Amino acid sequence: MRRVIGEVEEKLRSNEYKMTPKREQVLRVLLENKDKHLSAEEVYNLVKQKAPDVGLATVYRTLELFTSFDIIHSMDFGDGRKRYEFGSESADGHRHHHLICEKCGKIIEMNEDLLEDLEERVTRAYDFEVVDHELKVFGRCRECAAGKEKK
Amino acid sequence: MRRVIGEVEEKLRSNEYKMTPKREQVLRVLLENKDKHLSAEEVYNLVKQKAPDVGLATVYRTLELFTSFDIIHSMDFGDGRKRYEFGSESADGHRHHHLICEKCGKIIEMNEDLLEDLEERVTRAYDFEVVDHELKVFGRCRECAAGKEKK
DNA sequence: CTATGTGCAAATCCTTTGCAATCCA
DNA sequence: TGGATTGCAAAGGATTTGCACATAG
Repeated sequence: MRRVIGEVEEKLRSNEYKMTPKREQVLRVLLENKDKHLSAEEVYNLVKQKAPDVGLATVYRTLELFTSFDIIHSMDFGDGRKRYEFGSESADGHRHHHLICEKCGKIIEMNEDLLEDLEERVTRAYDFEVVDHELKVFGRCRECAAGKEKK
Repeated sequence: MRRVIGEVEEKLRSNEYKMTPKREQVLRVLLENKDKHLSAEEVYNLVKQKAPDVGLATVYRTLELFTSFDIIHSMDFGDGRKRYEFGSESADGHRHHHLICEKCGKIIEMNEDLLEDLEERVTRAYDFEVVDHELKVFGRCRECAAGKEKK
């Protein structure tokens, strides 16, 4: 954790940005919720617990800053707000996609290489230079599928 | 076209909704732009050419209505607005996914069965009841890839 | 005639921006 | 000190909603 923070600080510093206390709090929240997919407002509320004087705008600006440095990335599950997660999306060949339960809203990470050769096939078939891809699978999680008769 | 309109009218009528002139114009625009992925505002502007007195709210309400009857469906390419397309998303086993050019914004339909056995694999691996899935591939289209050196 | 549909403007929701105050190298 | 950072409030953009009027059946 401390190490990651140091690395981020380094990354920012080398581009003339500072690792301020507020920014560090935002980063910590994201680190402590790696699996969560927090919205800006959720991050804001969590950061406020540690730094009550933070402003929502600062959180937005920080998320934008981190995103531009590929420290975090945003995603969209179609609920009208962006959600953020620590880590770069496309680096280190390790993509993860999502299973979205349409009933309870739960989001399950899917770290799969199911799409192994997909990019290559697309490139060939459509003459399209693939940079990244995103897969969302909608349906029902185990719990909701089990209890579905009592809708 | 006429036939499709009749079918939609039927579908609405059987649920106590009317096929009004405004609604028909919205439907026509979607039908005439099957391949386009129009935003609500774009639909609005097109409808206005035929029915200048239409209101943006009516277009939104109509799109919502059609979507709820699975006559059209909406999608999101991450540009902050919903886009609409005639036809149901998951019916008739014929899904199409999208290639999104990050440079010029062009969207290319990809009607592929690249994901053939994906749902089955997900079901088994995650005990998740798959209803639908959506794939977006980001990158550069032929034209933009060709001209990329002159950024 | 009566419920449904519609336009307009106001309201919402999420996010961004302007600006003056604050902070830190 | 001076540019970077921040909080607050206002602005923005997309979408929704309240309400009085128009309209279809």
